[in-house]
Amino acid sequence: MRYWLLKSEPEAYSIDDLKRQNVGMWDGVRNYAARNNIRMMEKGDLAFFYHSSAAMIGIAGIAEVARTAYPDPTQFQKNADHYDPKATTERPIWYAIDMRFKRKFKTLIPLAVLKNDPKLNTMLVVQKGSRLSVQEVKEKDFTYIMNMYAQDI
DNA sequence: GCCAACGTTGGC
DNA sequence: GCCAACGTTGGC
Repeated sequence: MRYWLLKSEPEAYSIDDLKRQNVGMWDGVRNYAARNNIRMMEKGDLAFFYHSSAAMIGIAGIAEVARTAYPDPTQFQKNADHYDPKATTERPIWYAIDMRFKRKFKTLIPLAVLKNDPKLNTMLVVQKGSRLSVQEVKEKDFTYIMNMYAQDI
């Protein structure tokens, strides 16, 4: 079992949206490194749901992989933002997964808090310039964050 | 295969 | 809104 961090701009898709849907499609990933991570994700893996480019930036809650990677339908949709003319149904390029809502923190764990914790200084998300939208989280970091910052929230 | 130019991400 | 960092594109 692996742990992940999934970035989303809450204006586009927030943890409240996932909570409402219970199971939501995680689509629109158009970066090869992120895609490769998506294809490694297994059912039951847990992920931090991270809100980026918002008033409150940080980990908003937890989601669980409900369905492993399948071709992202938005790559074939001509009028969609994420349309990719190079992709065909025979040779898809991009993949989506389904995530199930697990938990929303009462207050998100701010990025600044993660950055200020020396124990977390190897996490990808705290590195300057780190843009990867689907990233693996070490089990020790996931557990530590849950114990340290997510007990009473 | 190199690398400059360009577009995008995302924190601040 | 700014801009640093990064990924991608395309000329050579």
